[in-house]
Amino acid sequence: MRSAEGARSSRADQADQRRAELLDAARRVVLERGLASTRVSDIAKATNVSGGLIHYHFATKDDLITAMLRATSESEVRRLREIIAGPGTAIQRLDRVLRFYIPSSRSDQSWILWLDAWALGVREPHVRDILLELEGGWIEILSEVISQGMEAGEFTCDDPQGAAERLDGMLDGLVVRYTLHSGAMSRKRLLEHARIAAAREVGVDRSSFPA
Amino acid sequence: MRSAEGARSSRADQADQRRAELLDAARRVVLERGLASTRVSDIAKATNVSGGLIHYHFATKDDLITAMLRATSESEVRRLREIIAGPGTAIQRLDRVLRFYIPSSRSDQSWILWLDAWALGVREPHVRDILLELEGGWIEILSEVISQGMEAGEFTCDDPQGAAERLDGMLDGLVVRYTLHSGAMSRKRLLEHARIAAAREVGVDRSSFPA
DNA sequence: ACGATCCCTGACTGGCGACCCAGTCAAATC
DNA sequence: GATTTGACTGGGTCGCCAGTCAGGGATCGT
Repeated sequence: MRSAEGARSSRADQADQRRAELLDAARRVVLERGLASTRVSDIAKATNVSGGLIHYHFATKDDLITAMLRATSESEVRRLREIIAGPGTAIQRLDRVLRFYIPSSRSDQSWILWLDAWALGVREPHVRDILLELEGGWIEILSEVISQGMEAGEFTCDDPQGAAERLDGMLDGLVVRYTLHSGAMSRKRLLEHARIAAAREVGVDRSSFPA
Repeated sequence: MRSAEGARSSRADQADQRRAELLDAARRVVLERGLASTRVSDIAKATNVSGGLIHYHFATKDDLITAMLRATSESEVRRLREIIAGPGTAIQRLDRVLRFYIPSSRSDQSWILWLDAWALGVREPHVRDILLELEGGWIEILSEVISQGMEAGEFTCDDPQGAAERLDGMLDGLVVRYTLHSGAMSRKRLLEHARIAAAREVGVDRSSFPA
């Protein structure tokens, strides 16, 4: 209660903050080294903390990894919702979603995390659930934007849900290709593919997208 | 030369056969247990062979895994080429390719292998090269079928290569979803998506596909 | 026949990494 | 100011697994 600096962190806050810090470090380390060769001690080192502390806050390594994936997925969906809540015509919002999907540059390696997570999710139901929610989120958002465009008279589409599933799938697959073999597909071409397919799905011309 | 049973295996043949056997067992074990929790001794057990033998034929575990992925990829591309060399109209051949892409049933888990391989390929250039060839093969075949259809007057498409890339990407992404969350997408729906998108890409009606 | 070569065995090892635990110190509570 | 609680340290343990190695039996060339 009567701590020196008013609302400054109580012990519970301190623990929460430390946990968040560990999740953050875990994400960075996994992105850099890959899930397979990430050790608990690497994450400890990246946080300047003893190895034992990790197991004080998280019972097992799996717990830590799972929590990190969940946090990352949730933050991604949150940012996505902000995007479609933003201003502009439906096609502008759709284009923003597409661009958020696609790595912003060669150095944006955040997709690597999901490649690792897919492989892990095959065996780990908890991870699979997180992935299901993440993908479900993307599809839902795409479907929402399409429906909004239809109401506004901008789009024509007889199956927004199906269109969203196809678009989401195509983006997943193309991003894998882009992430793995950046030489085989430029970001520009990737975005062009996305716009062509999206334009077809919602019944507008490809040139309707902003430059 | 003068062996007891005519063309019965010489030592070199025996070694080749054993290597192939090990590659086969490796694929089965990795599919079943996942790359991360596959040990060399598991593969030995699955072949009824001592642990040491693996390292007689393959210097390291990585060598074995890489060779297995390469063999699997090559056999996949080979079967694919047979498919498009087969009889029928272009749309029939295209449909056969789509159906070959999609797991034939819930129990067909062969895609799991490529999920593991994608994650591995991020770190291992050799694996990445194999994946590049495999995906390149798929795109090439799709592009070929489309071009054949155009020559035959069945299809209209102003960018067969681009169309093939989009289709390949969509199938990759949708199959991931199907493999990971089979409850969220039935095989039927997956095939329907593939046909809808393919029909659009080649300028025919969706109903042109065989029942 | 006989050494050379090859395929194969299975016990062994060396390192590594997740997890444990005894103890420290500071903040919170009384 | 005494006691309890909670965050944290760092050394230790224990199991696991890729890769090694000495040897053995079969098959080859000569």
